[in-house]
Amino acid sequence: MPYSIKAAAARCGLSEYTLRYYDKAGLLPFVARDASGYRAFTDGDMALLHTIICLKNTGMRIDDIRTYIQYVMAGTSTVAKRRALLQKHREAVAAKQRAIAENLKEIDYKLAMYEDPQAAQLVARELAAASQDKQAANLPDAFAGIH
Amino acid sequence: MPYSIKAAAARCGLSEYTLRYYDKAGLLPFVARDASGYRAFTDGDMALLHTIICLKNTGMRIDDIRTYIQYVMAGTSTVAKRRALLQKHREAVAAKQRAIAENLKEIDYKLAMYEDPQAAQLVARELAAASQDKQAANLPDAFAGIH
DNA sequence: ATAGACCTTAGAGTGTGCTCTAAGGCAACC
DNA sequence: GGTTGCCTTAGAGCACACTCTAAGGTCTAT
Repeated sequence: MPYSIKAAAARCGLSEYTLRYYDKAGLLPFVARDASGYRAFTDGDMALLHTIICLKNTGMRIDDIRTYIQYVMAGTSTVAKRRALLQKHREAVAAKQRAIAENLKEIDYKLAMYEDPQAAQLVARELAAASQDKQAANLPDAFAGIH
Repeated sequence: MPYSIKAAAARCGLSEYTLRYYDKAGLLPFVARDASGYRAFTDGDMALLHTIICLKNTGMRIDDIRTYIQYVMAGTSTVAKRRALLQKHREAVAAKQRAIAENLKEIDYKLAMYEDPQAAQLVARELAAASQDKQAANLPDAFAGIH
């Protein structure tokens, strides 16, 4: 029933190296060893690992994930702490989401310019403006001669 | 009119170190030097820097940003290449956005559990299930004795 | 002309998260 | 009992993006 490290890695999409690294970093204190000293991942372990990966994928640091796991291992008395940690992280992720949405708008604006049938002219105009900027400031013009 | 590295750093939110690092990495070939060899950032330079930061903030690597800047410096003939590069990046950012949205749903699910008035009981049930998992597999139970 | 605040460079150091190597133990099959 | 394939550990190495230090040049004001 339990999974070897190879099987667990295949199931969660991480490398065996990464799983061992996570274990060493204190993220997997719940993973048991069999009689030979091999790691044995149960389905419950895979569920917790899934949560770890979710936190990692949203940019939480290994150190903070370890803190969360330590709360989990300490039982129900840490529910308030887990809630606070997750609430803080949730807000950070939401902020990141908003920032990405804003940046995506800008990328789309640039893309629209490059997709315009008159793209070359629009770009040439940008170039000319940048070139004038340099000359107005009596600076060497890195854009001179580009067309 | 042009900005010193200190002023440019203050305006774009990067450190002076980072700006010098970007210059060394080939991201700022358009920034001119004044008579004393000091970098002089024009408004046009700040606009390009803004684009660089936008790409960086959405996870583009320095190497790929340099490629984009090289296209810009090569003039209008590279419009198709710029479009292709930005289109590919746009799709990567959109994918990341979708992934974050999915992960956020999971965090919210966990949070809802911790915010439930019966949170302690729900958590205790998870704990019991994980514990049983271990015992069913004849493994040492890291959850034993936790309440 | 000297102090102080600014700028320059090359190159070393840091932090994070892996990623891999070396040396060796365990288990199953021929 | 040897080969194969899995597992273990400690620790080295790597990639990336900074971040800082050291040594020194420039500008402005007193």
